[in-house]
Amino acid sequence: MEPLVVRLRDRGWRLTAQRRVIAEAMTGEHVHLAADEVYERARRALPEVSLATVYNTLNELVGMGELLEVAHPDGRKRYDPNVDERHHHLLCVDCGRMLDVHTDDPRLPDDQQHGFELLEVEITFRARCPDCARVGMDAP
Amino acid sequence: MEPLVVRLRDRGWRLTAQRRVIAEAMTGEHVHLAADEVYERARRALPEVSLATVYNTLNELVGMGELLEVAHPDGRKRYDPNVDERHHHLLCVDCGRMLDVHTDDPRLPDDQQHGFELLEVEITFRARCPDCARVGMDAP
DNA sequence: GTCCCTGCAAACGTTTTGCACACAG
DNA sequence: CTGTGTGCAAAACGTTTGCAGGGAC
Repeated sequence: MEPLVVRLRDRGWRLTAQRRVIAEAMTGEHVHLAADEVYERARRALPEVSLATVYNTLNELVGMGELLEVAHPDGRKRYDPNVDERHHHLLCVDCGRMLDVHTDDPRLPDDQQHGFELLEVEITFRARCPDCARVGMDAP
Repeated sequence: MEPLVVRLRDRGWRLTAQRRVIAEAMTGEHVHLAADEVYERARRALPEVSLATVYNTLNELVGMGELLEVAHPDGRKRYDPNVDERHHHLLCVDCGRMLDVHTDDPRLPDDQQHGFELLEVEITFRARCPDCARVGMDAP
């Protein structure tokens, strides 16, 4: 697939330096940054970006379907650039690290549908990552 | 199972009028209230409750394992009193209504575990409820 | 009587917004 | 040149906290 910045230009998106560094911060797999982390990254590439512009741009990208908003237990919204392939999330409940994972969707039994029209399934595997498991080894 | 208020008293919980009306608001299946909705309900039964007490009490109940915190796309934390049986959620993406549903947990393939120790699975079925489907029938 | 709980208001962290200026097209 | 994007600061929002007074036990 084309890189994000290319797709955006092709859509007639006004491409400013700020938007470019924000889009570039949101590239890769297993990327689930909160707004302030995007701000930090963008700022490293272009110190005069403002946090407001980061928020405006992230919301725009979500609206365009180029970014997924994912809920995170720390209360901050996270943004996931992996919109190509359906995937789910593996979350470390200790450090909050989040990875993209792929698995078959579960089926909701007919008698549980309550007349709803199903659209999609969102799964979060709550787990403990190797680093956090290692730390917990002091108390038996 | 014993009613919530009884379990709390048995635990030596100091049972005030405020705590009682808050606990009573958090009773039933398919209950996923946000803090301000709990406040509203509690206030109807006892007008002099404060929002701070609602937050304090909800946090305490979550800490005691008597309430589950669930993420909701509207950004507000929701509280779910159904802690007895493992369940998942059916969410209407239009109106935000949330129901408890029961289904088999999906398995995460071994090659997707990234060395994490799995703890539990959280599923949200995103859907459209009958009421919202009916409203959408004007545009073809 | 003691200690914990309560209400109030202020503080907090995150996200949104109003406005004048700047710059991509 | 024009219209849209930007930065700043202030506001909005949900949630948490410090403190003095009050009520459960």
